[in-house]
Amino acid sequence: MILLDYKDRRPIYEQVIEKMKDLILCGVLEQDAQLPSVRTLATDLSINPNTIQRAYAELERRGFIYSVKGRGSFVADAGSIRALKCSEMKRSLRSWTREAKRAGLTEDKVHTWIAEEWISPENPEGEDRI
Amino acid sequence: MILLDYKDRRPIYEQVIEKMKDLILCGVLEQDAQLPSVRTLATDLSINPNTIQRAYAELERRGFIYSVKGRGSFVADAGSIRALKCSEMKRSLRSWTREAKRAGLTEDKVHTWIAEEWISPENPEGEDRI
Amino acid sequence: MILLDYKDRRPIYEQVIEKMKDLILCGVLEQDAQLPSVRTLATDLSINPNTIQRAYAELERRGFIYSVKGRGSFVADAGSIRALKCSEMKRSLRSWTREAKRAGLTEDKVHTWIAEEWISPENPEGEDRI
Amino acid sequence: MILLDYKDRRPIYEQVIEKMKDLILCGVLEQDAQLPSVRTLATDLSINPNTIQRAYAELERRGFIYSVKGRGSFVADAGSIRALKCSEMKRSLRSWTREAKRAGLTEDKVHTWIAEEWISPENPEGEDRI
DNA sequence: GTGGTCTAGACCACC
DNA sequence: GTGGTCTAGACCACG
Repeated sequence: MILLDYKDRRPIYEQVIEKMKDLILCGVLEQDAQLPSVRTLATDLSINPNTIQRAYAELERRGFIYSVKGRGSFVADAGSIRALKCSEMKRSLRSWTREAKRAGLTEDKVHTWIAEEWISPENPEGEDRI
Repeated sequence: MILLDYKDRRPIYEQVIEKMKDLILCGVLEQDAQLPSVRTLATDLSINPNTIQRAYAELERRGFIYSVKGRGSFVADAGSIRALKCSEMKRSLRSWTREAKRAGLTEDKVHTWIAEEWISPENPEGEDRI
Repeated sequence: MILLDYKDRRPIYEQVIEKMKDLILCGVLEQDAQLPSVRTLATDLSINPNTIQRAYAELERRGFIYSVKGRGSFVADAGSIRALKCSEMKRSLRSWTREAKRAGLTEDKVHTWIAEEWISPENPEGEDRI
Repeated sequence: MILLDYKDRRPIYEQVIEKMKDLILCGVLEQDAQLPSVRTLATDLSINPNTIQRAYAELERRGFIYSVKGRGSFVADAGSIRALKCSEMKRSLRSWTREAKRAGLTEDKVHTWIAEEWISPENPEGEDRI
């Protein structure tokens, strides 16, 4: 269900958060669907339950899932999830734009880039290609 | 020359890297200009020389500066620096675009966002997450 | 009669307690009226009878209902119930006030807030933290 | 500096959060003052460093402190802290008011209670007095 | 030295 | 069985 990348420098719990968010956003996990239990997922990924626990807690804090003691963790309301993700994306785009302006990029250039990337995923996983 | 923000969550050496990159990109430090020595800058900012050392090493690794043993560190070729920065920005935009597509955003929507952000810096400070 | 919210973070038995208290306080269940049996309510809500049992036990401990072995559970004396609820509310307000004073709020400010909230239920759903 | 109550049913990390918030709000810890290090406070309270770590992380998330790897944790901007606390208090008062209305309390009654409590801290630590 | 992440294993409340 | 809290002890990144 999830594949961890131990070469990734980000903490494991963040990777779990991201993967779960993806599964929810792309519809693999539907609204109110039950997530794998903390212990199950932990043994599946052969990592410590505490790490999963932390990821789930963060996902709940951000509004993507809800957890109930004794019952399990479940996918939150689909509508609000899309809104959440959308606002997250907008926020990160804003910070990118700020930096782009400082770097002297023109708006036209950026629009062109967007258009290019949108049709062609040129460099699949993107290591530096300078 | 450089002002550190101790409330910034990012490590000091990263802040130094960014500020130096900015100074180079906006032309304050011209091609082949000498950077302040590790010791000088360290005492100026009253931080540990190791931290500056690390920042300079990273800037060199990324191609923004070059160091000559016994003489100091200098700003790299202006043209290649702009190319560098440009490629960095493009790469981060690419990863953003990939995520945007997965999240179901439309290309039109993104162009609109870019246009909006380009004219109005609505929200003074956001997170740098791209 | 009762509707559970499985997205609510509070344990089920607490929700049952609260709903029952509400039904009693607003008069739907009158003094000495018989409550649904543990088993009946459990099957109605399709939850574990133990959970209902616990809720009823707690309600009895707090004085809202009384149970007679072999006969069932009944609503306690109306007058004392209102007094109970009133005292509960006063107690939680007292702890809030203590905290407000420590936080440096003025009495005037608080009166204003109360007046505002009393007329306008601005924000549909908040957290219950008092 | 802090005293834990092991009879309290709330988790330890929440108690630490509350106590720290109090120390900050009442001015014992001033803006940008350094908090005791995670390890120090842990040994002081003879609890596990992870528990303190969690408390500090939460305090940072809520905007009361900021932490920097390798340097320590520090009290955040005083102004924004007061605003934070104020909005927290208002939110909890709102939920109380909602419940009070459901319970049939009158606004006058509540104002009277507030006035009473404000001058006289009748029941110091408030166990049930029915 | 600092904060932050992770593991292993325990206990609790809830269902 | 579930989620949630806590401990003990380890390792890493940073200064």
